[in-house]
Amino acid sequence: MSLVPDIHARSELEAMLRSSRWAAALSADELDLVVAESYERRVAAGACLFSCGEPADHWYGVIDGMLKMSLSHADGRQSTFTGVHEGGWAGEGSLLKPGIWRYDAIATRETRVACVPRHTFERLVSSNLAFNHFLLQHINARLSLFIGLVEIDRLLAPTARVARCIASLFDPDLYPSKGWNVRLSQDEIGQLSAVSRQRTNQALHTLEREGLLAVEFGAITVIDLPGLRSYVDESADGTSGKPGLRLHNA
DNA sequence: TCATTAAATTGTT
DNA sequence: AACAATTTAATGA
Repeated sequence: MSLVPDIHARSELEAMLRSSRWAAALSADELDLVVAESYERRVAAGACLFSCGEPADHWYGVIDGMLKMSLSHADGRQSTFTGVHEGGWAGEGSLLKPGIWRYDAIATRETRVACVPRHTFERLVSSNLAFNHFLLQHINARLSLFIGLVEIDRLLAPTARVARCIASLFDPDLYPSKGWNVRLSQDEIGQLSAVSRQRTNQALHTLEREGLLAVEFGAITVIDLPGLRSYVDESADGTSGKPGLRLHNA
């Protein structure tokens, strides 16, 4: 590796902060201060960045790697809601009130995060209108994502769930990432989609045959994002999916 | 650089 | 859930 890893890491942290979408809303002085007050933290694969119940005192941006947001129940079962990867920010919901984390954030592989302290975040919220505009858009995008997840959960058969969960990782408002490649094992994709690993394996090859993505070892590459986003599979009439649940039946 | 090994991941039943 | 095959990563010559 590099002979000067600390300096290298610092510059990557700074580059990540300065290239983030909200940075454009800040004056040069404001941004310099944010850079000075923030720091980088490494989270080992499988380790916890924060866990449910702890006080929320940072806003986190992913420099490299992947965080999964999940809850583990007392009986050992675990439900994963969504994943945040390179370029994504997480935690604003719990920072906007004097809150505690309502879920766990676990690194699916070695992950580096930018940590913006609560007081820095609060200063921006109370002093910068453009930053608030960014936050509003960001939170709105997150709301859309979760509404989509409810639809996925209630309406769609396994292959479509996998397709849409992958698509949700590339929401342009939440994750302005550069590439179309995600390093996630099929097991982890299954957790995100609430589909068994075996069924995820089948689904990925179905989607590959249809030209929507490419399957690699320990990763996938998205080819047709709109196609994944709107994917509806053969048994979408409800006969073989979840029994009888419809969103539009008032 | 190459061969050997363990670990992780995939593909199939 | 179990098993075999494949890929990667780590180690040492």
